[in-house]
Amino acid sequence: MSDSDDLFVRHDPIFAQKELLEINHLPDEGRIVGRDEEMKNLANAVNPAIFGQSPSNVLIYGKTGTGKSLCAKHISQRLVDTAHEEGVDASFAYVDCAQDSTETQAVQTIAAALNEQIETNIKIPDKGIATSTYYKRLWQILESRYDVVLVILDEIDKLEDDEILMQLSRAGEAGKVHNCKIGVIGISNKIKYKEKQLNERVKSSLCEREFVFPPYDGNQLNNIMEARRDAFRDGVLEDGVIPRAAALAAKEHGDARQAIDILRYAGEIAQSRGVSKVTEEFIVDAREQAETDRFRELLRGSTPHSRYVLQALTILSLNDGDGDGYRTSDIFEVYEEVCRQEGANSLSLRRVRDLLKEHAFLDITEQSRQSGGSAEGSYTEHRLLEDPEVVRDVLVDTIE
DNA sequence: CCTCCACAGGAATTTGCGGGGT
DNA sequence: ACCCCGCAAATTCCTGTGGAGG
Repeated sequence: MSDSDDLFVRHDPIFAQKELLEINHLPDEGRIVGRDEEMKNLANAVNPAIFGQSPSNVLIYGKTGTGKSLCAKHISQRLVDTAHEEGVDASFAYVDCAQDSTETQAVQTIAAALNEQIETNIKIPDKGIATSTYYKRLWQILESRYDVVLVILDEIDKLEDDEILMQLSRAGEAGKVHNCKIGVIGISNKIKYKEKQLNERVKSSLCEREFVFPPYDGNQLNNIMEARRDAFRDGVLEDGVIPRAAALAAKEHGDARQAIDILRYAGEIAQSRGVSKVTEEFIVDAREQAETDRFRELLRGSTPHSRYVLQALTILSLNDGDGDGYRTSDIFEVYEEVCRQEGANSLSLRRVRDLLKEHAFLDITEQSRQSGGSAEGSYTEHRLLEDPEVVRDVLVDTIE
Protein backbone atom coordinates (compact mmCIF):
# COMPACT_ATOMS: atom_id res chain seq x y z
CA MET A 1 0.00 0.00 0.00
CA SER A 2 2.81 2.36 0.76
CA ASP A 3 4.86 1.73 -2.36
CA SER A 4 4.23 5.27 -3.46
CA ASP A 5 6.86 5.23 -6.18
CA ASP A 6 4.97 2.57 -8.14
CA LEU A 7 3.46 3.83 -11.32
CA PHE A 8 1.16 0.83 -11.74
CA VAL A 9 -1.19 -0.83 -9.35
CA ARG A 10 0.66 -3.95 -8.41
CA HIS A 11 -2.08 -5.70 -6.61
CA ASP A 12 -5.77 -5.76 -5.91
CA PRO A 13 -6.38 -3.51 -2.92
CA ILE A 14 -9.30 -5.59 -1.65
CA PHE A 15 -8.81 -9.24 -2.52
CA ALA A 16 -5.73 -11.29 -1.81
CA GLN A 17 -7.03 -14.72 -2.84
CA LYS A 18 -10.37 -14.27 -4.46
CA GLU A 19 -10.49 -17.97 -5.41
CA LEU A 20 -11.42 -18.72 -1.82
CA LEU A 21 -14.78 -17.11 -2.49
CA GLU A 22 -15.61 -19.02 -5.65
CA ILE A 23 -18.49 -21.44 -5.25
CA ASN A 24 -16.58 -24.40 -6.55
CA HIS A 25 -13.61 -23.84 -4.40
CA LEU A 26 -12.86 -26.94 -2.39
CA PRO A 27 -11.22 -25.94 0.84
CA ASP A 28 -8.65 -28.14 2.48
CA GLU A 29 -9.96 -30.18 5.32
CA GLY A 30 -9.29 -27.69 8.06
CA ARG A 31 -11.72 -25.33 6.39
CA ILE A 32 -14.84 -27.45 6.33
CA VAL A 33 -16.81 -26.16 9.24
CA GLY A 34 -19.48 -27.78 11.33
CA ARG A 35 -19.81 -30.99 9.34
CA ASP A 36 -17.63 -33.24 11.44
CA GLU A 37 -20.33 -35.73 12.23
CA GLU A 38 -21.53 -35.86 8.63
CA MET A 39 -18.02 -36.35 7.32
CA LYS A 40 -17.43 -39.19 9.74
CA ASN A 41 -20.64 -40.93 8.69
CA LEU A 42 -19.86 -40.55 5.03
CA ALA A 43 -16.34 -41.82 5.44
CA ASN A 44 -17.66 -44.78 7.33
CA ALA A 45 -20.12 -45.66 4.58
CA VAL A 46 -17.60 -45.67 1.78
CA ASN A 47 -14.75 -47.07 3.81
CA PRO A 48 -14.79 -50.63 2.40
CA ALA A 49 -13.66 -49.19 -0.92
CA ILE A 50 -10.19 -48.74 0.51
CA PHE A 51 -9.79 -52.50 0.54
CA GLY A 52 -11.33 -52.81 -2.88
CA GLN A 53 -14.68 -53.93 -1.51
CA SER A 54 -18.12 -52.53 -2.25
CA PRO A 55 -18.81 -49.20 -0.61
CA SER A 56 -22.32 -48.60 0.72
CA ASN A 57 -24.58 -46.55 -1.46
CA VAL A 58 -25.50 -43.29 0.17
CA LEU A 59 -28.29 -40.77 -0.11
CA ILE A 60 -27.68 -37.29 1.24
CA TYR A 61 -30.51 -34.87 1.89
CA GLY A 62 -30.26 -31.22 2.74
CA LYS A 63 -31.14 -27.78 1.50
CA THR A 64 -28.93 -25.83 -0.85
CA GLY A 65 -25.72 -24.57 0.64
CA THR A 66 -25.54 -27.09 3.46
CA GLY A 67 -22.29 -28.55 2.24
CA LYS A 68 -23.62 -31.73 0.67
CA SER A 69 -21.63 -31.63 -2.54
CA LEU A 70 -18.61 -30.29 -0.77
CA CYS A 71 -18.49 -33.12 1.73
CA ALA A 72 -19.23 -35.74 -0.90
CA LYS A 73 -16.45 -34.54 -3.15
CA HIS A 74 -14.04 -34.15 -0.33
CA ILE A 75 -14.66 -37.58 1.09
CA SER A 76 -14.37 -39.11 -2.36
CA GLN A 77 -11.05 -37.45 -2.99
CA ARG A 78 -9.72 -38.55 0.36
CA LEU A 79 -10.92 -42.05 -0.29
CA VAL A 80 -9.18 -42.21 -3.64
CA ASP A 81 -5.95 -41.02 -2.09
CA THR A 82 -6.11 -43.45 0.79
CA ALA A 83 -7.03 -46.35 -1.48
CA HIS A 84 -4.02 -45.53 -3.59
CA GLU A 85 -1.77 -45.87 -0.61
CA GLU A 86 -3.21 -49.34 -0.16
CA GLY A 87 -2.53 -50.19 -3.78
CA VAL A 88 -6.16 -50.03 -4.84
CA ASP A 89 -7.11 -48.25 -8.04
CA ALA A 90 -9.99 -46.01 -7.15
CA SER A 91 -11.61 -42.99 -8.68
CA PHE A 92 -14.79 -40.97 -8.55
CA ALA A 93 -17.03 -39.25 -11.05
CA TYR A 94 -19.11 -36.22 -10.26
CA VAL A 95 -22.35 -35.64 -12.15
CA ASP A 96 -24.47 -32.55 -11.80
CA CYS A 97 -27.86 -33.96 -12.72
CA ALA A 98 -29.32 -30.51 -13.19
CA GLN A 99 -26.97 -30.21 -16.11
CA ASP A 100 -27.06 -33.80 -17.27
CA SER A 101 -30.67 -34.61 -16.65
CA THR A 102 -31.13 -37.51 -19.02
CA GLU A 103 -29.82 -41.01 -18.61
CA THR A 104 -27.61 -40.70 -21.66
CA GLN A 105 -26.00 -37.45 -20.64
CA ALA A 106 -25.32 -38.79 -17.19
CA VAL A 107 -23.64 -41.97 -18.44
CA GLN A 108 -21.67 -39.91 -20.89
CA THR A 109 -20.40 -37.65 -18.14
CA ILE A 110 -19.44 -40.57 -15.93
CA ALA A 111 -17.65 -42.37 -18.72
CA ALA A 112 -15.84 -39.25 -19.86
CA ALA A 113 -14.74 -38.45 -16.33
CA LEU A 114 -13.27 -41.90 -15.75
CA ASN A 115 -11.77 -42.37 -19.16
CA GLU A 116 -8.19 -41.73 -20.15
CA GLN A 117 -8.14 -42.12 -23.88
CA ILE A 118 -4.41 -42.58 -24.24
CA GLU A 119 -4.51 -45.41 -21.78
CA THR A 120 -7.75 -47.18 -22.67
CA ASN A 121 -8.02 -46.28 -26.32
CA ILE A 122 -11.74 -45.78 -25.86
CA LYS A 123 -13.47 -42.73 -27.22
CA ILE A 124 -16.34 -41.09 -25.39
CA PRO A 125 -18.01 -38.62 -27.75
CA ASP A 126 -20.19 -35.87 -26.35
CA LYS A 127 -23.25 -37.13 -28.10
CA GLY A 128 -24.47 -38.99 -31.12
CA ILE A 129 -24.29 -42.60 -30.03
CA ALA A 130 -26.79 -44.91 -28.45
CA THR A 131 -27.17 -45.01 -24.70
CA SER A 132 -26.29 -48.68 -24.59
CA THR A 133 -23.02 -47.93 -26.36
CA TYR A 134 -22.08 -45.49 -23.65
CA TYR A 135 -22.78 -48.17 -21.08
CA LYS A 136 -20.69 -50.76 -22.90
CA ARG A 137 -17.77 -48.38 -23.07
CA LEU A 138 -18.20 -47.37 -19.47
CA TRP A 139 -18.07 -51.01 -18.33
CA GLN A 140 -14.95 -51.50 -20.42
CA ILE A 141 -13.29 -48.51 -18.82
CA LEU A 142 -14.19 -49.73 -15.35
CA GLU A 143 -12.87 -53.20 -16.05
CA SER A 144 -9.60 -52.07 -17.46
CA ARG A 145 -8.69 -49.26 -15.12
CA TYR A 146 -10.27 -49.52 -11.70
CA ASP A 147 -10.91 -51.68 -8.68
CA VAL A 148 -13.52 -49.40 -7.22
CA VAL A 149 -15.36 -46.31 -8.38
CA LEU A 150 -17.63 -43.80 -6.66
CA VAL A 151 -20.31 -42.00 -8.62
CA ILE A 152 -21.64 -38.78 -7.13
CA LEU A 153 -25.04 -37.84 -8.49
CA ASP A 154 -25.69 -34.30 -7.40
CA GLU A 155 -29.24 -32.95 -7.50
CA ILE A 156 -30.35 -36.47 -8.23
CA ASP A 157 -33.99 -35.40 -8.10
CA LYS A 158 -33.48 -33.55 -11.37
CA LEU A 159 -32.87 -36.85 -13.11
CA GLU A 160 -35.69 -37.66 -15.48
CA ASP A 161 -35.78 -41.35 -14.77
CA ASP A 162 -33.96 -43.76 -12.54
CA GLU A 163 -32.75 -46.04 -15.30
CA ILE A 164 -29.16 -45.08 -14.69
CA LEU A 165 -29.51 -46.00 -11.04
CA MET A 166 -30.83 -49.38 -12.10
CA GLN A 167 -27.91 -49.92 -14.42
CA LEU A 168 -25.32 -48.89 -11.87
CA SER A 169 -26.75 -50.99 -9.10
CA ARG A 170 -27.14 -53.97 -11.39
CA ALA A 171 -23.79 -53.72 -13.14
CA GLY A 172 -22.10 -56.12 -10.78
CA GLU A 173 -24.81 -58.74 -10.53
CA ALA A 174 -25.60 -58.79 -14.21
CA GLY A 175 -22.01 -59.64 -14.96
CA LYS A 176 -21.36 -56.47 -16.88
CA VAL A 177 -18.51 -55.68 -14.57
CA HIS A 178 -16.55 -58.34 -12.73
CA ASN A 179 -13.57 -56.74 -11.14
CA CYS A 180 -14.76 -53.28 -10.29
CA LYS A 181 -17.04 -52.21 -7.45
CA ILE A 182 -19.36 -49.26 -7.84
CA GLY A 183 -20.65 -47.00 -5.11
CA VAL A 184 -23.27 -44.35 -5.61
CA ILE A 185 -23.58 -41.16 -3.60
CA GLY A 186 -26.91 -39.49 -4.35
CA ILE A 187 -27.52 -35.91 -3.31
CA SER A 188 -30.96 -34.35 -3.17
CA ASN A 189 -32.46 -31.23 -1.73
CA LYS A 190 -35.99 -32.49 -1.97
CA ILE A 191 -36.65 -34.54 1.12
CA LYS A 192 -39.52 -36.35 -0.50
CA TYR A 193 -37.31 -37.56 -3.33
CA LYS A 194 -37.15 -41.13 -2.14
CA GLU A 195 -40.88 -41.54 -1.73
CA LYS A 196 -41.58 -40.01 -5.07
CA GLN A 197 -41.82 -42.81 -7.58
CA LEU A 198 -38.52 -44.48 -7.09
CA ASN A 199 -38.37 -47.96 -8.41
CA GLU A 200 -38.52 -50.38 -5.51
CA ARG A 201 -35.26 -52.19 -6.11
CA VAL A 202 -33.44 -48.95 -6.82
CA LYS A 203 -34.79 -47.58 -3.59
CA SER A 204 -33.47 -50.43 -1.54
CA SER A 205 -30.07 -50.46 -3.16
CA LEU A 206 -29.56 -46.71 -3.28
CA CYS A 207 -30.71 -46.02 0.21
CA GLU A 208 -28.42 -48.28 2.17
CA ARG A 209 -27.38 -45.26 4.18
CA GLU A 210 -29.17 -41.96 4.46
CA PHE A 211 -27.91 -38.74 5.93
CA VAL A 212 -29.58 -35.40 6.42
CA PHE A 213 -27.50 -32.25 6.42
CA PRO A 214 -29.14 -29.55 8.53
CA PRO A 215 -28.85 -25.87 7.59
CA TYR A 216 -25.99 -23.97 9.12
CA ASP A 217 -26.73 -21.76 12.09
CA GLY A 218 -25.41 -18.24 12.45
CA ASN A 219 -22.44 -19.39 14.40
CA GLN A 220 -21.31 -21.92 11.83
CA LEU A 221 -21.84 -19.47 9.00
CA ASN A 222 -19.70 -17.09 10.93
CA ASN A 223 -16.94 -19.66 11.15
CA ILE A 224 -17.27 -20.57 7.50
CA MET A 225 -16.79 -17.02 6.44
CA GLU A 226 -14.07 -16.49 9.01
CA ALA A 227 -12.22 -19.43 7.45
CA ARG A 228 -12.19 -17.60 4.16
CA ARG A 229 -11.10 -14.31 5.55
CA ASP A 230 -7.78 -14.87 3.79
CA ALA A 231 -9.51 -14.07 0.55
CA PHE A 232 -9.23 -10.46 1.61
CA ARG A 233 -6.15 -8.43 2.32
CA ASP A 234 -5.30 -7.73 5.92
CA GLY A 235 -7.43 -5.07 7.50
CA VAL A 236 -9.85 -4.75 4.60
CA LEU A 237 -12.74 -6.45 6.34
CA GLU A 238 -14.14 -4.42 9.18
CA ASP A 239 -14.95 -6.33 12.33
CA GLY A 240 -18.72 -6.23 12.10
CA VAL A 241 -18.95 -7.41 8.51
CA ILE A 242 -18.78 -11.15 8.91
CA PRO A 243 -21.14 -11.41 11.91
CA ARG A 244 -23.62 -9.20 10.12
CA ALA A 245 -23.52 -11.24 6.93
CA ALA A 246 -23.76 -14.46 8.94
CA ALA A 247 -26.82 -13.22 10.78
CA LEU A 248 -28.48 -12.20 7.55
CA ALA A 249 -27.77 -15.49 5.81
CA ALA A 250 -28.84 -17.53 8.82
CA LYS A 251 -32.12 -15.69 8.96
CA GLU A 252 -32.83 -16.61 5.35
CA HIS A 253 -31.91 -20.22 4.73
CA GLY A 254 -28.70 -21.09 6.47
CA ASP A 255 -27.22 -21.30 3.02
CA ALA A 256 -23.43 -21.18 3.08
CA ARG A 257 -23.13 -20.57 -0.61
CA GLN A 258 -25.26 -17.48 -0.32
CA ALA A 259 -23.26 -16.30 2.67
CA ILE A 260 -20.05 -16.56 0.71
CA ASP A 261 -21.63 -14.83 -2.27
CA ILE A 262 -22.63 -11.96 -0.01
CA LEU A 263 -19.09 -11.66 1.22
CA ARG A 264 -17.72 -11.60 -2.30
CA TYR A 265 -20.20 -9.01 -3.49
CA ALA A 266 -19.45 -6.84 -0.50
CA GLY A 267 -15.82 -6.87 -1.59
CA GLU A 268 -16.74 -6.06 -5.14
CA ILE A 269 -18.90 -3.17 -4.03
CA ALA A 270 -15.95 -1.76 -2.12
CA GLN A 271 -13.86 -2.23 -5.22
CA SER A 272 -16.24 -0.42 -7.51
CA ARG A 273 -16.59 2.45 -5.09
CA GLY A 274 -12.86 2.73 -4.88
CA VAL A 275 -12.67 2.40 -1.13
CA SER A 276 -10.17 0.26 0.70
CA LYS A 277 -12.42 -1.11 3.41
CA VAL A 278 -15.44 -3.37 3.41
CA THR A 279 -17.93 -2.00 5.89
CA GLU A 280 -21.16 -3.28 7.35
CA GLU A 281 -23.44 -1.10 5.28
CA PHE A 282 -22.31 -2.87 2.10
CA ILE A 283 -23.88 -6.08 3.31
CA VAL A 284 -27.47 -5.18 2.53
CA ASP A 285 -26.67 -4.23 -1.05
CA ALA A 286 -24.49 -7.26 -1.40
CA ARG A 287 -27.29 -9.55 -0.38
CA GLU A 288 -29.63 -7.92 -2.86
CA GLN A 289 -27.07 -8.42 -5.56
CA ALA A 290 -26.48 -12.03 -4.57
CA GLU A 291 -30.17 -12.69 -4.94
CA THR A 292 -30.54 -10.95 -8.29
CA ASP A 293 -27.56 -12.90 -9.47
CA ARG A 294 -28.89 -16.22 -8.36
CA PHE A 295 -32.10 -15.42 -10.15
CA ARG A 296 -30.36 -14.38 -13.32
CA GLU A 297 -28.53 -17.68 -13.22
CA LEU A 298 -31.82 -19.55 -12.94
CA LEU A 299 -33.13 -17.80 -16.01
CA ARG A 300 -30.01 -18.12 -18.03
CA GLY A 301 -30.54 -20.52 -20.89
CA SER A 302 -34.30 -20.44 -20.67
CA THR A 303 -36.16 -20.16 -23.94
CA PRO A 304 -37.84 -16.90 -25.02
CA HIS A 305 -41.30 -18.32 -24.46
CA SER A 306 -40.39 -19.51 -21.02
CA ARG A 307 -39.47 -15.91 -20.27
CA TYR A 308 -42.63 -14.53 -21.86
CA VAL A 309 -44.70 -16.72 -19.60
CA LEU A 310 -42.81 -15.46 -16.60
CA GLN A 311 -43.20 -11.94 -17.86
CA ALA A 312 -46.95 -12.41 -18.08
CA LEU A 313 -47.08 -13.53 -14.48
CA THR A 314 -44.88 -10.61 -13.47
CA ILE A 315 -47.16 -8.14 -15.22
CA LEU A 316 -50.15 -9.55 -13.39
CA SER A 317 -48.33 -9.37 -10.06
CA LEU A 318 -47.26 -5.78 -10.61
CA ASN A 319 -50.69 -4.63 -11.68
CA ASP A 320 -52.41 -5.59 -8.47
CA GLY A 321 -50.08 -5.89 -5.54
CA ASP A 322 -52.39 -7.84 -3.27
CA GLY A 323 -52.42 -10.67 -5.78
CA ASP A 324 -51.89 -14.02 -4.24
CA GLY A 325 -52.00 -16.33 -7.22
CA TYR A 326 -53.23 -16.10 -10.77
CA ARG A 327 -54.84 -18.89 -12.65
CA THR A 328 -53.27 -20.47 -15.65
CA SER A 329 -55.86 -19.22 -18.09
CA ASP A 330 -55.41 -15.60 -16.98
CA ILE A 331 -51.66 -15.89 -17.33
CA PHE A 332 -52.17 -17.43 -20.74
CA GLU A 333 -54.17 -14.44 -21.94
CA VAL A 334 -51.51 -11.98 -20.82
CA TYR A 335 -48.89 -14.26 -22.31
CA GLU A 336 -50.60 -14.12 -25.69
CA GLU A 337 -50.53 -10.33 -25.44
CA VAL A 338 -46.82 -10.40 -24.61
CA CYS A 339 -46.20 -12.57 -27.65
CA ARG A 340 -48.07 -10.15 -29.86
CA GLN A 341 -45.90 -7.32 -28.61
CA GLU A 342 -42.76 -9.31 -29.15
CA GLY A 343 -43.93 -10.34 -32.59
CA ALA A 344 -43.84 -14.04 -31.78
CA ASN A 345 -46.39 -16.75 -32.34
CA SER A 346 -47.85 -17.87 -29.07
CA LEU A 347 -47.62 -21.47 -27.99
CA SER A 348 -50.50 -23.68 -27.06
CA LEU A 349 -52.12 -23.54 -23.66
CA ARG A 350 -50.92 -27.04 -23.00
CA ARG A 351 -47.33 -26.02 -23.56
CA VAL A 352 -47.68 -22.95 -21.34
CA ARG A 353 -48.90 -25.21 -18.56
CA ASP A 354 -45.69 -27.15 -18.84
CA LEU A 355 -43.59 -24.00 -18.87
CA LEU A 356 -45.30 -22.82 -15.71
CA LYS A 357 -44.61 -26.17 -14.15
CA GLU A 358 -40.94 -25.82 -14.99
CA HIS A 359 -40.84 -22.44 -13.26
CA ALA A 360 -42.42 -24.01 -10.23
CA PHE A 361 -39.82 -26.76 -10.27
CA LEU A 362 -37.05 -24.19 -10.21
CA ASP A 363 -38.72 -22.53 -7.23
CA ILE A 364 -39.28 -19.36 -9.23
CA THR A 365 -43.01 -19.72 -8.75
CA GLU A 366 -45.30 -21.69 -6.55
CA GLN A 367 -48.36 -23.58 -7.71
CA SER A 368 -51.41 -24.56 -5.79
CA ARG A 369 -54.47 -26.40 -6.89
CA GLN A 370 -57.73 -24.58 -6.24
CA SER A 371 -61.31 -25.59 -6.61
CA GLY A 372 -64.16 -23.21 -7.41
CA GLY A 373 -66.78 -25.60 -6.22
CA SER A 374 -70.13 -26.04 -7.75
CA ALA A 375 -69.84 -26.13 -11.50
CA GLU A 376 -66.88 -23.77 -11.23
CA GLY A 377 -64.23 -26.32 -12.00
CA SER A 378 -60.77 -26.73 -10.54
CA TYR A 379 -57.70 -24.87 -11.59
CA THR A 380 -54.14 -24.06 -10.60
CA GLU A 381 -52.92 -20.77 -9.24
CA HIS A 382 -49.40 -19.48 -9.68
CA ARG A 383 -47.52 -16.90 -7.72
CA LEU A 384 -44.03 -15.48 -7.91
CA LEU A 385 -41.69 -16.38 -5.10
CA GLU A 386 -39.33 -13.54 -5.89
CA ASP A 387 -39.96 -9.85 -5.69
CA PRO A 388 -41.81 -8.93 -8.93
CA GLU A 389 -39.65 -5.84 -9.34
CA VAL A 390 -36.51 -7.94 -9.26
CA VAL A 391 -37.99 -10.39 -11.73
CA ARG A 392 -38.98 -7.60 -14.04
CA ASP A 393 -35.51 -6.07 -13.94
CA VAL A 394 -33.80 -9.36 -14.61
CA LEU A 395 -36.21 -10.16 -17.43
CA VAL A 396 -35.69 -6.80 -19.07
CA ASP A 397 -31.96 -7.20 -19.35
CA THR A 398 -32.07 -10.90 -20.14
CA ILE A 399 -34.25 -10.37 -23.17
CA GLU A 400 -31.83 -8.08 -24.95
C1' DC B 1 -74.34 -39.63 -4.35
C1' DC B 2 -74.10 -37.31 -8.64
C1' DT B 3 -73.38 -33.64 -11.72
C1' DC B 4 -70.99 -30.12 -13.84
C1' DC B 5 -67.42 -27.07 -14.92
C1' DA B 6 -62.67 -25.50 -15.89
C1' DC B 7 -59.28 -26.90 -15.96
C1' DA B 8 -54.79 -30.40 -15.06
C1' DG B 9 -51.77 -33.26 -17.02
C1' DG B 10 -50.55 -38.10 -19.26
C1' DA B 11 -49.52 -40.33 -23.87
C1' DA B 12 -48.34 -40.34 -28.37
C1' DT B 13 -46.31 -38.07 -32.01
C1' DT B 14 -43.94 -34.68 -34.96
C1' DT B 15 -40.13 -31.62 -36.27
C1' DG B 16 -35.62 -30.24 -36.61
C1' DC B 17 -30.97 -30.23 -35.02
C1' DG B 18 -26.31 -31.84 -33.96
C1' DG B 19 -23.62 -35.51 -34.26
C1' DG B 20 -22.33 -40.14 -34.30
C1' DG B 21 -20.94 -45.42 -36.80
C1' DT B 22 -19.68 -47.79 -40.96
C1' DA C 1 -23.05 -41.09 -48.21
C1' DC C 2 -26.40 -42.90 -45.56
C1' DC C 3 -28.81 -44.24 -41.77
C1' DC C 4 -29.08 -44.14 -36.74
C1' DC C 5 -29.29 -41.92 -32.09
C1' DG C 6 -30.70 -38.59 -28.44
C1' DC C 7 -33.17 -34.82 -27.36
C1' DA C 8 -35.76 -30.48 -26.82
C1' DA C 9 -39.73 -28.13 -28.14
C1' DA C 10 -44.13 -28.27 -29.33
C1' DT C 11 -48.79 -30.08 -30.76
C1' DT C 12 -52.89 -33.00 -30.58
C1' DC C 13 -55.96 -35.85 -28.29
C1' DC C 14 -57.76 -37.33 -24.41
C1' DT C 15 -58.87 -38.84 -19.59
C1' DG C 16 -58.88 -37.31 -14.67
C1' DT C 17 -60.26 -34.37 -10.78
C1' DG C 18 -62.12 -31.32 -6.73
C1' DG C 19 -65.96 -29.96 -4.36
C1' DA C 20 -70.41 -26.89 -3.81
C1' DG C 21 -74.89 -27.33 -4.83
C1' DG C 22 -78.72 -29.95 -6.50
